[in-house]
Formats: sequence, structure tokens, C-alpha cells
Amino acid sequence: MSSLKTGRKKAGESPSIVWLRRDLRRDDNPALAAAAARGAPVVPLFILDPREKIGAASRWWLHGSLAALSENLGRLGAPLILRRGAPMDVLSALAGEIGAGAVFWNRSYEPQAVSRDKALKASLLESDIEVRSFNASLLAEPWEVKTGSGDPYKVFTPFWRALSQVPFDTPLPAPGKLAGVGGVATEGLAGWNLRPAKPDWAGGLRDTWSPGEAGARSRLEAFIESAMQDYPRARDLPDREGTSRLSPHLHWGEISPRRIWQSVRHAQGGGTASEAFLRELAWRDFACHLLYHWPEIETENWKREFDAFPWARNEAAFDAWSKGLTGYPIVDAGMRQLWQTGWMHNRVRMIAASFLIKHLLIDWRVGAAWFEDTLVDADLAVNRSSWQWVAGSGADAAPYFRIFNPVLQGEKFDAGGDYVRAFVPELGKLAAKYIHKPWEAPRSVLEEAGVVLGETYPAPVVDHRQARERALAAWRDIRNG
DNA sequence: TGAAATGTTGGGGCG
DNA sequence: ACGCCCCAACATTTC
Repeated sequence: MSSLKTGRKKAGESPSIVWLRRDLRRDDNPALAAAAARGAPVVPLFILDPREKIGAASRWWLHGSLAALSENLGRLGAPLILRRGAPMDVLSALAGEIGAGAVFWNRSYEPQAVSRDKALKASLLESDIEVRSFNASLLAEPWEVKTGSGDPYKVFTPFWRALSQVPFDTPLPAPGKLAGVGGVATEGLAGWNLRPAKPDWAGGLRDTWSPGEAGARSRLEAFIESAMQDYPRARDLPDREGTSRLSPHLHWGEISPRRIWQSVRHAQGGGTASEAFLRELAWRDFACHLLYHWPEIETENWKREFDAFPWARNEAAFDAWSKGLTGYPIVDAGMRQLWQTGWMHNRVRMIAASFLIKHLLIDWRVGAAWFEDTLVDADLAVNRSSWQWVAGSGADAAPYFRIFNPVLQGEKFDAGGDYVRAFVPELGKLAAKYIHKPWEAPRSVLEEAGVVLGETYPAPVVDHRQARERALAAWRDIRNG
């Protein structure tokens, strides 16, 4: 590093490192665009930090996303470099190897990343390397949206109003051609073992998803073309392709929220339907806004009175929930969709999360951790704030006494039962009338459908009515101190 | 981005 | 014709 301390190298000579993290794309990538504009050769770098826990489904996704990015960047002329280690060590080593004059990245807003990046920036600057960071993953940065008195928002609707007033930057085009640096050592993606081997449980993921920038773009186009018009109604029906399914692409930054915003706004015939979709997109910004300003919501109840909540320790109940064997078909269908495809429809996430928290009285953090391991779109800010929303412990949360009835929710949003049949095949022959409450079906109906409760499909692990009363009683206790 | 309990209303059957 | 009861349908309150 000593040679770097002799003074800032002139742009055009010393290469730029673009440290890619959750921005695995070329389009609308401000750090990449800035490196291209700087004029010097560009070395795109991805660092796998072994200390950073990444869920199993997310690791699978990351492999695909890096493979796609590597191919795309190679075609642009600047091959992606892959390295493992602590970011500080990797960056300073690589900077030394190539005599880097600049390191650019796009900002991350998670508590750990903020402090890590702050330290990194200081260290690199000390080595006389130019450091610049950008916003690539949010519509507006967490500090750009403020109340009249300058505070962060705690409630979504006013946040949404304020966010709509922020003049977003126009999305940047992908760089056409990049000058690379030859002979830079890179690790092999296959050696990172991001994909499961034995057993290979990723078949359902492969069938469902196309990680990478191209997959993200075609999802967006398909959504705008065929689903957006009916979005306000169909988004709540889990057996339809009524939602965009862009969440995993957004998490890894394969597509930019501003690109989505712009494409949706420019689409013909959007109107109120597109407004409803952009509102949901803004929930993602809101979650990051909350986590940035209240980093403790990752692990602590935002409403501290929930600290006294008598969470149950019940391995058997958690096991039934996570495997989709609760005996409540809509819950089980959701949990199996998650296990098989790495994704769960949003309506069903609320039902399944409510069931774990309120029917089984299991701590929301336990559910959040399970989701983080199994979701391809696992995102700390979105996941944690959503679980707190369901638990009633969050900032802008549903009240605790709002307890979903899994039977009614099923009948309302999966009236024909097709969602249940798709993921709970042992109920496949049961008529819609009973598919959300097989325990109420007459003996003859069950027989004809080949269902034996307690054998081919579980009896309910808890009685809804009793579980509801128990949850309300527990909540009354903590309220009364 | 609930559900269940409780309250109110109004039509129709019936003595 | 009239009052009474029943109960579905809708509205309000409570958890």
C-alpha cells in the first residue's frame, strides 16, 4: 500500500474498483456508471464475506445472480472478480495489486453495513484512494424523507405522501463498453458452494426463478403487460400470478426501483392500478427507512411493552408450522410454497406469520429467522419490519387483537381452493366447501377424497377459537403490566 | 392489509 | 287488521 500514499493517481491511469454488493446489474447502476465516466480501467468486484450470514435460499439465488452478472460484465469488457474474506482485507489487497485510484460502491442501509462501510471509507481515504458511494437500491434515501419537523416517519401513509414528492433521479443507462484490467486473480464461483449439492433441494427454485438482470427485466415487462391492470384485486389471490414477483430481483439489485417506477409510470393505461403497485414498492423503501433510523427493530420490539410477552417454547409446534403440517390448509400451503419455491404469496405470508405468533404464541423473531433462511427474497429490513407489523410490536403495526382466522382467510382469498390443492396434494380431491376446514367435512366426503385426518393430513394443531382466546389473554396480561 | 360479539332494522309468518 | 316473534342482513363495537 505504501506506493499509494505518494499521492492520488490521475484519473485515466489508476483503475477504479467497483465493489458490487446488492446492485448486481449494469442498468441504472450509479457506481458502475461513475467508474465508467472516470475514464480509467474498471475492475468490478464481488466479495463473499464468510462472517455475513446468508440464508440457504438466498445463497442459491446469489449464485445465479453472480453467474449472470459475470457473463454480462465480461461481455462489456470488464470481467467480474470474485473474492472471499473480510471486505477491508480484500479491498486493500486488490487495490494494492492493481494500484487502484478509486473505489466506488452503491450504499447499503443495514446497520452492520453502514458501520462497516463508514470504517472502510475512512481507511481507503487514508490510503489516498478516492471513495464514492451512491444510491442504487431505494427510491429515496432514508434521510431524504422527513416530516415537517425533520423527523423520520413512523407511519406508512404520510411517508408515502412525502416520498411521492421527492424528485427521484432519472435511471441511468447501462455502460456500453468498459475498459478492464487483465490478469487480476479471481476465485471460481463453483468453488463457493452457494448451491446445495447433497441433497439438491433447489429443483423447485430452478423451476420458478431466473436470477439475473435479464430475468428481472422480463418479470417486470410481463407484469406490466398482463397483470398490472388487475393488480389491486388480484394481488390478494394467491392462486393467481397477480403480483410482480420482483422481490428477489430487487433484493439483489438486479433491477432498480427507479427503473421499475419509471417503467410503470410510462406504461399505457396504468392509472389507479399502477398507483397501487407503486405504493407497495414504496413499502420496501419504508422498511429500509425504519431500519435505518431505528436499527434496533432488527432484534428488539419497537413497542417495548412486548418485551414482557410470554412467548411459548414449543419445538413441536414450530416444527409443524415450518413443515406445513399445522392442519390449517391455507397455512400449510403457504409454508410448503415457501419450502418448494423459496417464495410465498404476500397474503399468505400474513396468514402464516399471524398463525405462528398468535395461534402458536411463538416469538416473531423465530419466524423471521425461518423466513430469512428459506426465502429467495429474504431482506433484513423488509422481513423484520413485516414480522413486527404482524406481531403488533412494530412502529406502524396491525393491532395485536387483529387475529387472522385461517379458515375465513382461505375462503375469502382462495375461494376455489386451487392454491391449497397446488401445494397440499393430499387434499387435492377435496371440494372447495371443505378444503379450508377438512375437519368439518362429513365422513363420506373425506372418504371419497381419500383424506384420513391425523393420517394423510394432520388434524389442526390448535383449535382456532381456543388459540384466539389464549392470544388475547396473553396480550391483556402484558397491557395491564 | 380482521374477526367476533353485540346491536339494529325490517320483512314475513302466524295467531 | 294487528301485534308478536323470528331471523337474515346490515351496522357498530369490542377484542
